[in-house]
Amino acid sequence: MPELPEVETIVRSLRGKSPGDGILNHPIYRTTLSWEKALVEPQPALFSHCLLQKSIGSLNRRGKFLVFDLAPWTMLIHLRMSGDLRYESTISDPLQKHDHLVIEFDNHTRLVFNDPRKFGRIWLTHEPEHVLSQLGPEPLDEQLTQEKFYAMLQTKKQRIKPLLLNQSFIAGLGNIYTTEALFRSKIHPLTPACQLTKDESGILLQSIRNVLEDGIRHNGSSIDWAYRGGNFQNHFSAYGREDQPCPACGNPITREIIGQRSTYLCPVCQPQKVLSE
DNA sequence: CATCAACCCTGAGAGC
DNA sequence: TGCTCTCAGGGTTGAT
Repeated sequence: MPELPEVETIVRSLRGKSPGDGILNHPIYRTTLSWEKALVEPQPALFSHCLLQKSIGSLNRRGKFLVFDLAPWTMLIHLRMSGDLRYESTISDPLQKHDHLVIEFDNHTRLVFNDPRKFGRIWLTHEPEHVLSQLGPEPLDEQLTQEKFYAMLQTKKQRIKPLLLNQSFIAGLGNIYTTEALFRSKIHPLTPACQLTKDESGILLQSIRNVLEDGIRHNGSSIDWAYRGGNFQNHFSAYGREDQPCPACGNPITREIIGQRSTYLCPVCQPQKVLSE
């Protein structure tokens, strides 16, 4: 389930190690879309035509979106749960199950979008901001200061964990990294956001950044069959560790459903605050 | 505004 | 072995 570190890892890998090595700056020779529901816009019939002879000038990440500059177009891809992208140096190998989009370049390489659960989505638009402007700030952006983050939390009565998963509040966090950041912060996932103190909110922002940077350093997490690049899954403290000992205190990690999502926590390290008078 | 349930999907794993 | 059932989860939508 690609979150910010996994998407960042994919972006860096697709760009290539050196110029000419990756997907950048090769004219598109042919595009094949075999699962049309993945395409949000434009109409499928227009998609291939729009991309013909265009080149990917740059590839960046915004939240969990991949942003391909294909002037005058921008292609956005969101991998959702099980999407993956791979760049192949041949166009003759047989395609794999669940390959839904193939972009072939004129140097006989190809970019392939694979997505078993078919939740991933693709946009090709002149106005990427219509989609991207819905996103909250980038957690790793230094412009997001501790003061700003504290002020953002102060305006929300929501429980902190579902709030952090809301991409319009902050962009790029999913269930894994939210769970890990709250564990490192020793904050209970049900804490109302506006009840976090300034100190706690500072610790939380720093924990979010640390866990994302750790994830990127390990090339992301390989969970289930989606995205098999990294090994950060071997470094989880709480996520997926129900009944296993908390790495900090040794008490068992528990699991509960919060906002329809599995949440793992250490009830000793992350106690629920009791309101006192 | 906050919360929740359903939905979109497939494959893995459990149970039989 | 092979069948059926349940579950996971990001984001959207609609209901409460």
